[in-house]
Amino acid sequence: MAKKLALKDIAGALKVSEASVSYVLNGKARQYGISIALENKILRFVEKVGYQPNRLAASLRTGKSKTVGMIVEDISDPFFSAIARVVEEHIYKEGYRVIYGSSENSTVIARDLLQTFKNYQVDGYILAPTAGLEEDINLLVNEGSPVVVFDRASPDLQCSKVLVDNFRGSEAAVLHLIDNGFCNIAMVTLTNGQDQMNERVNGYLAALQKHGLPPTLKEIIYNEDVQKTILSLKNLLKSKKEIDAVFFATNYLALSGLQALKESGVIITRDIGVAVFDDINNFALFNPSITAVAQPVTEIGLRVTRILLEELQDNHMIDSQNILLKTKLIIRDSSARLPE
Amino acid sequence: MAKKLALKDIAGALKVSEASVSYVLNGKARQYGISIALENKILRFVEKVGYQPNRLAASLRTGKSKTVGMIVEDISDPFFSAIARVVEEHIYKEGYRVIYGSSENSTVIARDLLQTFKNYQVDGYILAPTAGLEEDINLLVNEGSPVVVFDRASPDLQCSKVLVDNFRGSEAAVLHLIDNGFCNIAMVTLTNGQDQMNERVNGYLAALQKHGLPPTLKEIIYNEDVQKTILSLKNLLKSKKEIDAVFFATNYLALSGLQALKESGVIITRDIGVAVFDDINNFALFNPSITAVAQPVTEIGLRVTRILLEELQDNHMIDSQNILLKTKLIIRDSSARLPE
DNA sequence: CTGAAAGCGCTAACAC
DNA sequence: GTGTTAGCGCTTTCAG
Repeated sequence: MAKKLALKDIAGALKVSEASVSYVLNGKARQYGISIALENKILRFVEKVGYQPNRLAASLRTGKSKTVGMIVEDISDPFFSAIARVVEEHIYKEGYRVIYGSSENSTVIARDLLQTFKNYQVDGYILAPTAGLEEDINLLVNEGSPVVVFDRASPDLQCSKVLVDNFRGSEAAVLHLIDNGFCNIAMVTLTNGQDQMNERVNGYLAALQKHGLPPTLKEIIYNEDVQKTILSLKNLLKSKKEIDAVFFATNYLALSGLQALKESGVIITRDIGVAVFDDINNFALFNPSITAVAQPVTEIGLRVTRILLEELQDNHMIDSQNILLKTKLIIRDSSARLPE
Repeated sequence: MAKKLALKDIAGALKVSEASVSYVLNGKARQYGISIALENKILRFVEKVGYQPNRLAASLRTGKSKTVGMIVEDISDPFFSAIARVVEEHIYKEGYRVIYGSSENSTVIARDLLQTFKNYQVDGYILAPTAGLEEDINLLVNEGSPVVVFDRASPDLQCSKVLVDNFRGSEAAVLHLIDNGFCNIAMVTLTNGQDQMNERVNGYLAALQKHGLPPTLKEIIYNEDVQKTILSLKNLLKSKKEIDAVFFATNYLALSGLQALKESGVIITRDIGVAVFDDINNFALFNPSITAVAQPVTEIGLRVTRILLEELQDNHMIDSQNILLKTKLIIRDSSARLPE
């Protein structure tokens, strides 16, 4: 078990001061007027013995941990893991690491994660906030911490936001269903009032209203047992025979919904039309393939990262930024209406 | 920007020593004989002012960071993100946090991540190792760091392992295809020699051999462009018309493969049988639904976490553990053979 | 039972 | 140009 080298050791071995070594290692040799000769000597030695500075000590000293905390709803959701991947990849290059946590849409958990991140002295935050976290987030912002939220955001939030146009994405999908001749379009969404969900519902309602069609909203509890969800959707189908299309507010609701359709013997295209908010890789491979509102996942990840890095670097307060990205309706077979 | 409280501050305010506060906060009041009265007083005050210790300083002092480093192949792969989720959830309760990184199957990246984790003084490692990382890992182990690998492992690795029986899982799937009457079964796998992939290939070969059937192996480069993969699979289908079933070594290869089948106008069930190693949620919803070898994702996550926690707690060396979990063949429609 | 004090390893102000 | 040194905030030994 090789004893770990410290700055002191290498300074001792080289008969120079710790400061010089530190300067060189931090690229401040010039600034502090270290001779090129000494710099090279130090660099070479450090390289040779494979010395790696202890980040913890550096962090304690500087107050910068080179770490960012990221809260997603659920890292195993393809939408969030895809974004996490992009963020990780790009922020890593700038020397930052990511600590992440899944909130499961619970404000308690999210708050706990935030506290944890704080204890770990993260330099910045990337958050898919839960409802009720506004105060905590604004507190962070007011303390001067860089914060970027994505996916959802209350207007009260005083930080940078990277969002997609949920309203228009949703509206476009529903209008498309209407165009295709569906006129009893139900929407399956979540009970809890996440802002992005509300927008999606609003888009749905707006589209219906334009054509004077009646809404049918079915709300599912977040994290409800999948079997129960399926059952409750089957009941919906049974009790409201007039429904001729369904619009799902999230990818996982759609997965339960498709299962419910299958178990109910309802055939997509023949009996019912389907569209989903949030495209996942495989929807193209379903049969029929599923029409979906695609969110620009890579773009979201990139924007979030870029903004956070800016805020991390410039300590002279930048105005918080508001990015609203467009969604894209990917029309596939599930929203087609068979000629009767 | 409220100045952050330090131990010193609360000790000062209470006119007690820093040590007493530290003892109480670490639940060592009894051990150091702090009076219950003082303990309560301290606890109450800390609660009231909302003091939160600086973990960095504690880590620097104790050498324990209460953090574990986790390397997956790709956090956006459903297999890895599902495991990450389980690990996160369970290790969090024990007070540990996770820093993660995606290796993209690159030893260089993985090595870099390992180094980073070390600099951050993580207390333990959860790794899906890349080929060529054996030495680095053994070094860690020999230094006394708790390490658990999963998904894949070279026999040289001197640490705990949580694996699935890739050989038998693969063999069972192929035997099932053979049972159903397929006799020209191709396997699509990766070029690079990850141990778990080799096992999957071996299982495939063993099954064929039992029945004297000829193998057709198609290797795809890891991280190959999806379109190229699809193209190359389409070519395979065109050039080897005799193929009547395909077994895919991973979920993402299957996704490309299904696309290739679709684009080639080859209809699953009618023209070809399909099975996949690694089940993903949606395979049940594909049409036809896809037969797959399911890995016990939750179980893997739980075992990994449990073993790591054991190693983290008992510093008296436990023998490294070797867990081999069973896979489960989920028979769905894609492997059925239509009566001619 | 409680308090003073010595560091953990690094950075950066300041002295030479 | 280079070295000395005072902490960052916490834990833990040891003296009282």
